[in-house]
Amino acid sequence: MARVTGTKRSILDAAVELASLNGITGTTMEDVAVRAGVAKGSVYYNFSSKDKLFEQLLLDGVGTLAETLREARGTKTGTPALRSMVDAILELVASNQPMAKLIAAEIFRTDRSWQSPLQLVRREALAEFVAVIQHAHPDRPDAELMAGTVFGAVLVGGIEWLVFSPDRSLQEVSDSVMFMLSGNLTA
Amino acid sequence: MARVTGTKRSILDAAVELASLNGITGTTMEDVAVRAGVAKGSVYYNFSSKDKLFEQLLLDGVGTLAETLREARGTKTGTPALRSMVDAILELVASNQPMAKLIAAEIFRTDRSWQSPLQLVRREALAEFVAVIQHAHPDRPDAELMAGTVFGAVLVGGIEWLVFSPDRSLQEVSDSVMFMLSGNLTA
DNA sequence: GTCTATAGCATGATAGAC
DNA sequence: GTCTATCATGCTATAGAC
Repeated sequence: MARVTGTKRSILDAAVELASLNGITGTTMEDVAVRAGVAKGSVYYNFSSKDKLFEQLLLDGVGTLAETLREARGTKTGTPALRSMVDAILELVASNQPMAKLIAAEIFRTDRSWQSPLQLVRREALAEFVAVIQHAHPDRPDAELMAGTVFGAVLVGGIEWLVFSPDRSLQEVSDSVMFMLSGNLTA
Repeated sequence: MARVTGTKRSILDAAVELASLNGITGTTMEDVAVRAGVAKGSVYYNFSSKDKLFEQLLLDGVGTLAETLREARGTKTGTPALRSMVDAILELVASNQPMAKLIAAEIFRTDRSWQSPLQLVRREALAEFVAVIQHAHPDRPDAELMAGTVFGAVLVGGIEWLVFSPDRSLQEVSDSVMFMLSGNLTA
């Protein structure tokens, strides 16, 4: 995943920010061009179509997520692995809030042209959670479902944090999530 | 919330289904009209604008959610309350999957014209979770954040269920979620 | 209350100069 | 590789007949 720079980078950055606010369909190529400080023609020179632009954007975002989770887990297992992964997601959400919102909004859209590649990478990210859960419960058939649930909790929690109570620290939020995942909710 | 019927109902139904697939901006008033079996003019007769149409749609959806959670909790507390609310959300997601997807996609959009009323109802729904959590932990300042996290877990889990493993029963999914919320994940 | 027809505008995409 | 100018399309919304 060679790091993108220059004009391509400005365009991608402008695109996430706008799309996290107005949605992909609500973001025009003209908007993107203006925000990136280039002409519309240049956007089309760098990305052959609007679909291609956002496909690359989402694939990069979810790819980074998968990679980050893999690193965060490392060789850990159990609660330490979980905590490390929760922290990693929260850091990612905090450092790229627009991307987090975009992913949250697009991950369940099933009819987009870029859905198949996106779901592939999504599965890759979830696999890290599945590994941790299955290490503790080798016989449960619902590890994948629970992985999705945990991921949803952290993602929504993270966005919730930044949108509605950005004054809290990452540590506080991480503690809250782990507190919940530790069965203390109604104890 | 007087039950809407007739043409208005057909239009609303068509609108959720289309918007859950293509997003709100990706859904045209013409599409809605065709799917509802009426003319575009009739759509505008019943809803003054596209914004108003989707505002009502989302408010109804989240309103139903809040009401359902209130009923599900009743006078229960602790784990029984939680389980009852989890089941209620899953039932709602299952019975109205398009609405669930739409809510998941729109709930974090911060610049929509209908955002303020929507966030109000959202808070109302979360308040039910907050009540349960605060009953067990009166002194925790992060009850609201955890409520958001739990809600995110159930919502994402529910959609995940219907999109990727619709063969499972509601009971199975509910068990998975409660299993996770009970701290068994890495035990 | 529902229809058809159309105004008026914004958008995705391309062509061609520099 | 980036620009300006433009085309063709499709969109929201309205007017007016029935």
